Amino acid sequence: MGRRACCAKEGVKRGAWTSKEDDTLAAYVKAHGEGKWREVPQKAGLRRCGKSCRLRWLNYLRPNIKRGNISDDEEDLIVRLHKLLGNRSEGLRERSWSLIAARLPGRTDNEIKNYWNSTLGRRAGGGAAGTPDTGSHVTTPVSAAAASGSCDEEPGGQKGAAAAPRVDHHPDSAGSAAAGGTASPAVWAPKAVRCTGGLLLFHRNTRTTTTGAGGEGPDDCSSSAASISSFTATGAREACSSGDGDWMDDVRALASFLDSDEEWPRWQMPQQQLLS
DNA sequence: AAAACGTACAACCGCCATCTG
DNA sequence: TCAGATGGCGGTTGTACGTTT
Repeated sequence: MGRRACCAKEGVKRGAWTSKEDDTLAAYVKAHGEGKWREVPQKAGLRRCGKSCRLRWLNYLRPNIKRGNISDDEEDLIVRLHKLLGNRSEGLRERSWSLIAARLPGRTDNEIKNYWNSTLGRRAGGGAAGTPDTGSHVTTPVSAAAASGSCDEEPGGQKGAAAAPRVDHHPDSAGSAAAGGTASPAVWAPKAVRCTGGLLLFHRNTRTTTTGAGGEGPDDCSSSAASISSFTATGAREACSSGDGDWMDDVRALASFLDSDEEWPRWQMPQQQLLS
């Protein structure tokens, strides 16, 4: 049917945001709230694509955004969740970054994605994280690398390990990817439905959302965790009855974890033990 | 000191699900 | 019920900056 372009390319500024633009956008959102992003540029007087405004707000201007210095705990959580969620099946479009971000207050999916791609993925992938067809750019790492148990390895000759990161970026994170390290076979990554609706459900091939007290950010997603339990084995099994069944164990483990922060200590155990 | 190289991050792009009239 | 609008996501790219040679 053809889609209208998000924004007219003409007259729309691109590239880095200036502090003035940031101020303008922040002031507008604070005054009018989030949403109606397409209207934001005109009403706020910004020569930006609405989509760009939304991204800028969500990733950088939103209150309580935590910048830099991803802690060891956060990194560990990223590694573990990615191990569980990141192993994607071909053809499935996942939402794993946002789901992981939802468990890291103040962190955005973009930040986590970048962190993984640039740091953890490379480390996990032994320096071969980038796909061959992308040249020097680091692209989405082969997720199986994370599951290979090599996340805690410091690849020899890895330049990134020697290069000092920027001051404001996780200088303490090098060498601290403490993955469980147990070999994990390819795991079906549950389809993580966007969390802004207030409830997460998992579905194998389709997305199902629920209504809820509309969350306004990742933190709100945690409040939906209690509803995770409604991601029932029943529903999921029905939805995935054609599956081989093993994936459900992983999904249950994830749901259990997301269900309660008190569950976190369990994840300190080797994943193999957890999933057994 | 400077060029080459590598890393990290911000931002953009295109696709898809959901919402709305 | 359907088409268009909107929001949201993962993947990718551009580039500033730090390190190495």
